[in-house]
Amino acid sequence: MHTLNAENREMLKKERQEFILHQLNLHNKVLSADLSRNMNVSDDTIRRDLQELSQTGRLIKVHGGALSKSFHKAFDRQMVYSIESKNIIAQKTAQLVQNGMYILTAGGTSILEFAKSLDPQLNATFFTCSLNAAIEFAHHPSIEVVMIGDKVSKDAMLTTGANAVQTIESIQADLCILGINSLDTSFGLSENDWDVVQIKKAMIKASKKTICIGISEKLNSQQKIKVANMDEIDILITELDPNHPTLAPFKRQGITIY
Amino acid sequence: MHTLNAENREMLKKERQEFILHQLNLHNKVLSADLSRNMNVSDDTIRRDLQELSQTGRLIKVHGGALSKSFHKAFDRQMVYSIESKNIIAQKTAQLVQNGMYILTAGGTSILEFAKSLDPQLNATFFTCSLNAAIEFAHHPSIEVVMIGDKVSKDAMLTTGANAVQTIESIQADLCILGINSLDTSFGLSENDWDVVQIKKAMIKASKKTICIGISEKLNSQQKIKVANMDEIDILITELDPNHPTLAPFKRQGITIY
DNA sequence: TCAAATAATGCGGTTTTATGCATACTTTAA
DNA sequence: TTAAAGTATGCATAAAACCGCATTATTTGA
Repeated sequence: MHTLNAENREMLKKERQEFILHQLNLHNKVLSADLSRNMNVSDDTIRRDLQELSQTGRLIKVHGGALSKSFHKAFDRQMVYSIESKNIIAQKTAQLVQNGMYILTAGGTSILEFAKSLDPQLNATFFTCSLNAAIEFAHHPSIEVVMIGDKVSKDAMLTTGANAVQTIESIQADLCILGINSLDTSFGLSENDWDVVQIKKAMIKASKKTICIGISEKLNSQQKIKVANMDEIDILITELDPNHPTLAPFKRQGITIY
Repeated sequence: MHTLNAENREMLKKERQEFILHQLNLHNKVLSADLSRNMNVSDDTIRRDLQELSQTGRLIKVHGGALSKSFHKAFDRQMVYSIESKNIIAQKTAQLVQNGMYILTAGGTSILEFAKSLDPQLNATFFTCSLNAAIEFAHHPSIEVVMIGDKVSKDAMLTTGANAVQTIESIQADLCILGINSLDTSFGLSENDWDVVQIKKAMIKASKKTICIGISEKLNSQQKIKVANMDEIDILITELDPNHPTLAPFKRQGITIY
């Protein structure tokens, strides 16, 4: 089949500028050099983009790059720290996604961060029960998003129920990416909400590989209902270095750490 | 020689434009050069197509091609000015909802505003295809929300497809609340996106009563695809006083005005 | 039905835009 | 202070957009 996207490495000007703003939303700052390398255009082009965006007041241009307008807002250090961690996790996770994959995901802030970090060129299909994740994925230029429908569980902002489970069962996915609520070497992955557990169990079953992502403080804790035993989990991603001692017990159980 | 469908037969203008929108929905961007090569027409033709589509607000034309509307949406702050009107509409609409009702809704800013205006004591069940509406409804303390699942249409942020239609068909709702894109006394309710039309048609069919809500400037305009004839619509709500002359023709067709 | 009216399309030539490069200048930090 | 990195400016070029006009479909209406 003829795809219109053959080797379409170049971006349209506006696209580039949107991308820059998106990066700014994400990281609060961008470096011209990074951008030009990333998007395969000359420094001049990026500089002109930044200039235009700055003229229309969408960002603050500084020597070497640009800052987000909202950067000057007060922020507490705790928050920033946690965001930084989630960003690391997101980056690592994004690297595991390949073109053409079918991926099941639940919700959670880590997943949202992951959605933002996906390569703009990626082609993949995401199935999700999370309203927020669906929206985030839908912002991506090229991936396809399928929302799994059912009753909306208000505190998780997730669709749950028999219908959703049934839909998931009809999918054969390559990956299942789950945010960690609690993960423990003996009890495995656990969760407090019965309905959400059913969804996650179904997702794991419907996928060839299961990836758990989350900040390390969620490790070595348990919640009331088990989602999966450790042997059902293939990959664990945290903000820590793969060789960090905290992760050793998990590695010993045969889980791949990134 | 056997070539692919898009190339060997001449496409009609409309076909071409639908194809362009489809590509846009898929990839969020198109390049004029790709399009003209792919459909075997001159650059000028494509340029004129894009121009038309851009004039009817279905895409954003940029140098070198076009971008999907959803790309730019976040920065569209012209929506701010009509907030007051939308609020009036929301208030009026909220009064029609009663305890115990089952309600189908699509998306759109009017619907979102409506969701915020619901009585906090209300008990009702909302079914929706709109990701944003689902989130808004889910913030309400007591109502129940069911997300109708399917592929996410990126510019509408709506789930569309056979699955969604089928799900809707299995519902017997009391009300169907639709945002107006275009409403015209002769052509009825119309819309630009084929997939979205299918959803709305199904919603109307599955409900006892259909309510159309939207600001008055959407009245007396037509779009390409018909969603419903006037006789399928029961109630019309705009920001105007029910006795405003603009609304007289609609009243004459037996529609209740609020 | 068929000719007139209208719409759609393609083409040549012109104008505009986007971009990269060369150069000279400015900021930054060791 | 000085070298490295970033910036501004002008210029060249290729691609895209535009414009008017000729040609070809399509629609309309007696």
